[in-house]
Parts: sequence; C-alpha cells; structure tokens
Amino acid sequence: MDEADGRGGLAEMEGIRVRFAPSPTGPLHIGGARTALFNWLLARRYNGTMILRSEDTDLERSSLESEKNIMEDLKWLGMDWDEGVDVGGSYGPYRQTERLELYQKYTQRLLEEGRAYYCFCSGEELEAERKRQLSRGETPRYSGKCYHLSPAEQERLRAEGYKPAIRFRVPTGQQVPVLDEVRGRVEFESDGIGDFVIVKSDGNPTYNYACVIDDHHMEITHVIRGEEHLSNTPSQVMLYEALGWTPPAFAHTSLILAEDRSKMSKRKGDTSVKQYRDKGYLPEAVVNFLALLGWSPEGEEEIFLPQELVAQFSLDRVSRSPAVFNIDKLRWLNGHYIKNSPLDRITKLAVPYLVQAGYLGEDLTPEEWEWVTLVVAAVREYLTCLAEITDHVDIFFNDEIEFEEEGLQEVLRQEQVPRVVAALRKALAGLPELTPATAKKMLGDIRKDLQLGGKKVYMPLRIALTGSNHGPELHELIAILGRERVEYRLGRTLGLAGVEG
RNA sequence: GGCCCUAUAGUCAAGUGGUUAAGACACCGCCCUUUCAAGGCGGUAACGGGGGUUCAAAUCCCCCUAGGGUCACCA
Repeated sequence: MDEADGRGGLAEMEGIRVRFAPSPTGPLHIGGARTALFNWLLARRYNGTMILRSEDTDLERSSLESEKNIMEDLKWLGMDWDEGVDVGGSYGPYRQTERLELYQKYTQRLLEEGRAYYCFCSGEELEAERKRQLSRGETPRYSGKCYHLSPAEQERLRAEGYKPAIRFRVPTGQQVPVLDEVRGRVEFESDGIGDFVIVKSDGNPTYNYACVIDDHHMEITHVIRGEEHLSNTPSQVMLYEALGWTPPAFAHTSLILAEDRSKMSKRKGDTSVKQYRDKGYLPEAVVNFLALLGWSPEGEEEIFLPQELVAQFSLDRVSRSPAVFNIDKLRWLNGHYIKNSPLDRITKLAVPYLVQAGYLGEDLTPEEWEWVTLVVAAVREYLTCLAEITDHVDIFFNDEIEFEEEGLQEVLRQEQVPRVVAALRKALAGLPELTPATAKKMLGDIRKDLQLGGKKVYMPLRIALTGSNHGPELHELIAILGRERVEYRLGRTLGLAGVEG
C-alpha cells in the first residue's frame, strides 16, 4: 500500500470504525444500499465496527417511519450494525437531532474564534444573488457580506425579528487536499468555495457540519460514501482543520447510473431496495449484484455469498468509474439463487405470490404445502424473480384446458395416441404411489412396452394434459395433477380433438 | 458556466510499459433432452479522438471530446 496515496496497510485496517449515515427521508435507495454494503463488508472484513447513524436534520422531510424502513431493508439484505439508533452504543445518541448540544458547543467556539459568523440574508436575497452571478457566468457563491455586519447592525436585525443562520468563514487562497482511498489525492481551492451555512436559522446543523462533528466524535476511521459527496469533502476538511481535528480516510465510490447512463431515478425503473424485495429478488442475489457493481474480485468467480464477500472485500479493488445498473445480470444472479437454494425456502418465499394471485388460500394444510412444493420444484428454473411464478403455474390449477395453438390437436390424432393413452391409464391405475419419481419410471416403462420414441409418447401426453407443446417435466406434471385430474384432462382434450378416449 | 471525478465489447469489469487484451451478463450457434427452461461447449464483440514520452503505451504526460457529480438554511 502506498502511504502517500492515503492508503492504509492491513494492520491499520484492524478495528476500523465505519458508518452508514442515511437521511431518513424515504426508502432505502439501491445506491444507498451499496454504500451501506461496502461499509459493512469492510467492517466485517477487518473486525471493525459498523455504525448506523440517522442524519435527520432536515426536519421537513425526515421521518421515523423512513428510518424504520431503512433499517428493515438493511436487515433484509443481511447487514447488521454494532452501534446505531436502535441498538445504542457508547458514542450515542445516533440521531443528529438528538446531538444538538454537541454541535452548539463547537458553533460557539467557531463564532468566538471568528471562523464563523451570523448571516441575516433571506432566502430570496440569496436566490437573487445566485441568479445574478449565474447570468454573468460567474460561479454562484455567497459574497460574505454579513461577515462585515457590526454588532449594532446585528442587534438591529435581530430586534426586527430576523433569525440568522451561521456561516463558516472559508479561508482564502488555500489548497485543500482530500485523501481518498479510491481516487488518490484530490485537491480543491478554497477560493472556489463560498462561505457555507453550518447552522440553519432554525438552529439545526447542516449536513456538512454535523457530519464532521459526528464522524470525529464517533471516532470514524473510514468515511465510505457516494461520489456525490466528493465535492463536499473540501468543505468538511476545512472544518476539521478549523476544529483542530484530523480528518478520517475517505473513500468515494462511483455512482450507479440508469440504463441510459443518466442518474438513476424513479422514472427509469425501480430504485428502492423494497421494490426488488417485493418482486421476489433474494437478498443474497441483490447483495452479490451490488458488490459486483463497483467492486471486482481477484479471481474469475462471480457468485459470492455474503460471507465470501466479507472474506475478499477491499477498498483497493473498488472501481472509480460510474456503473450502469445492469438489471439483466441481477436477474441472472437471482435466477441462479432461486435454482440453487433449498426448495423449502424458495417455496416458503413463493407461496405469498400464489396466494396473492388467488391460486391458493391463506392457510395451507401440510398436504397442500407438500403439493405446492412440487409445483415450485417444477417451475423454479423458469424464474428470474419469485413474482414471476404466477406466469407459470396456471397449468397446475386450471383443468379447463384449451389448445394454445392451431396445429396442436393434430398431434393428438396421430395413430399411436390411443395406445399411448390406454397404456397411461392402465399404468396409472396400477401404480401404488404417484410421485414424480414413480411417474418418471412409469412413463419410461410405457415407452419400452410400446416400443415408441420419446416424442411419440411424451408430446401427445403433454399436449393432452396442458394444451401446450412445452412446459415443465411431464412426470412432475402428472404427479402434481394426480390421477383424477389427469383423467379429466385426457377426456376433455381428446374429446376436443375428436379422438376416441 | 467554475471546480471535481471518470473514460477497455451493448452492460459490469480484469489489466499498473512488452498479454493471442481475462471473466461475467446479454446476444448467436452447437450439444444434452419429450418440449420450454436449466446445464455443458463454442462464437460475435472493446482499449473515445489527437498529440507526446519510450526500443515498446490500454497502461505515463498534455489537449480535445463525451458522461457524471457539485456549486442549497437537502443530505
């Protein structure tokens, strides 16, 4: 590792303290989930501490409900945290609105040292100034005029009822370095940054301010967050300097983009973790996918369970370039996990979709569970997400078979069909127990007895039983339907095709 | 517009001066198979452009272009 690069060696990664600090203003975004994941993976990898902090200083938009939803989604994805709003910890409280006294203490100090000042400008005033600067092609930036307000003038404005905000006085002519674990050293000029607000007129700190004080007090060693914060970082670094603190290591991950390479937005598909959860994506698939979006493993393997990610994750393999959210790959991964997870688990997760679609009632008997497990086993290889199961199960529920296409009835009129059907009826009647396995053997025996090719046996039966020339394994289908429904369907479709049953 | 980040196939992405430029998704073909799917095998497909540096550049430097971020009393 290169020290000049700001990168830490393995030993100094031990016991790191990282945090995921969402603002509880809505559902957990897919990008937020990845940020959380990278923090979590790093914490777990190096025996560190994961902290969940709620950045709820936007009183207008924050809600406890969003906070709860975010925690639920994080847990669903399999992440946990050692300190946070719900579990507490010795660096709490973990909600910024509950830490106001702490911020005030430092605000006082900054004010006294002349590094911050009251600003009485109104929103309209500021907006007008901004527009003026923009129209002249200048960088919109606060002029700093309130810095020059005399105590008397300040008193007068206060008396008139103006509630001031507090701004940080940005030093002029400074080079502000940001030491970033994924981007190396990035330099900004302080002159490009206007005096920014650190305390709003309602007394709440702004993000840039609270974040610095909390990260310092919570002894955060690595700040891992999205690239949209890179431009904020010099402001924070100046605050660290003004307060006499050493900044943590930063790691800014690239953004996740929509298919058209623009920023991911609700208009362009699903952006919240909840939406994927509701569609029946498995948490390990989402985690695997997110990890691969912006991080790459050393080998050629692409399938990683969370624990395997923990064992391998490192900041130096995090990508710098923005990544398009490639839903096809997520689908593929999810399909992989659906096919390879224990059948009972998949069944349990799939049943609610069948209930919702009206295929099943609310409470299933043990026999019904056994039966629906066979159904899930028969169709899960078609699924890319669990919600799709309803597209594949109609053949197991609806006995009023219709022919899917014109030519299918022709197959039922082939000369061997009556013999095949008769053989099936006979075999079925003589079968002690009907299971996918016994059905498979039974069908094989019929083939042998009749000396017919597979296509001559299976195809007509498939069409007679489903009205379609493709679908799940025939022996599974027969076991799922059972004797009576097989008989009913044979009678119906052969009749429709005008074949003697 | 200023500042900042980024630039390898359609997408994710390996690659850190000398490689036949990995791998994965998607796509196409073949095999397997009673069908579809799954699976196996194989294929199409990439270093944004221009200048340097060097015996040698995807790799280092500069310019351009493109995309993204940010410039809030939102985080």
